[in-house]
Amino acid sequence: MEPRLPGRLMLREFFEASPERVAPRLLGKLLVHRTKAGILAGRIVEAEAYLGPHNETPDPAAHSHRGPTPRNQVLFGPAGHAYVYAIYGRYFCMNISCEIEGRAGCVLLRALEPVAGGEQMARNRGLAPGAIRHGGRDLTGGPSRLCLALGLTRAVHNGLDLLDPASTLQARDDGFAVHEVMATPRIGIRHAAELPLRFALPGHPCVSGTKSFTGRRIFLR
DNA sequence: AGGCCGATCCTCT
DNA sequence: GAGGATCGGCCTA
Repeated sequence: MEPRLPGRLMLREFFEASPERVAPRLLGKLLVHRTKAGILAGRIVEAEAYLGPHNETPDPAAHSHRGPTPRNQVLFGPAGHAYVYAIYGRYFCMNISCEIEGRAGCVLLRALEPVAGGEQMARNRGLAPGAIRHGGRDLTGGPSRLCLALGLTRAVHNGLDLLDPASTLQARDDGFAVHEVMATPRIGIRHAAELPLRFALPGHPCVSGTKSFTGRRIFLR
């Protein structure tokens, strides 16, 4: 029997908007991966917006900044698809495409809180099964850590539709309510480093880089 | 707790 | 041929 997935599948319209608008509203939603080893799911607690070249505000930190290339073509396709890319030769990062087809833009997932499959996530991270400490920070706190924990790779997952009920990787909503979000500069970039396009749940243990957590509080309605 | 550094390879110019 | 949307280990306090 198919085990039931947590929450409800999200709607594509949610992602057919500016990443700046999507990213804060994505906090609290679920990323769910169906694997042979069971369901691996995490709640999104930190995300960054990367703006497409059509945008009024130039975003030279975005992979889509110079237009379509073989690597970034998913970003110019329809909303709600996974953009997974390799970084520093060893790791992957996971994004969700935004905007309508023909316009680029995405949200980088920077941290999850483990919701299902924590023991398997620990195995995927090379940690002892009982080593789920700090609310899961060691498992899924960081853009490449969460890819390792959920077993996400470019070869398998790049381009997957996260809003297809048949997909093994889905964006879902279990009704978890988020009212308050922090906005700060993005992490680890050289260009456009001052734009406040990083969003996180204030004080959440899985959020990376808690040190430089100077930013504005945003209230969602 | 915070800073520095090496690993490692793909992508684009 | 340069430069990453990173991580973990090792160093100093």
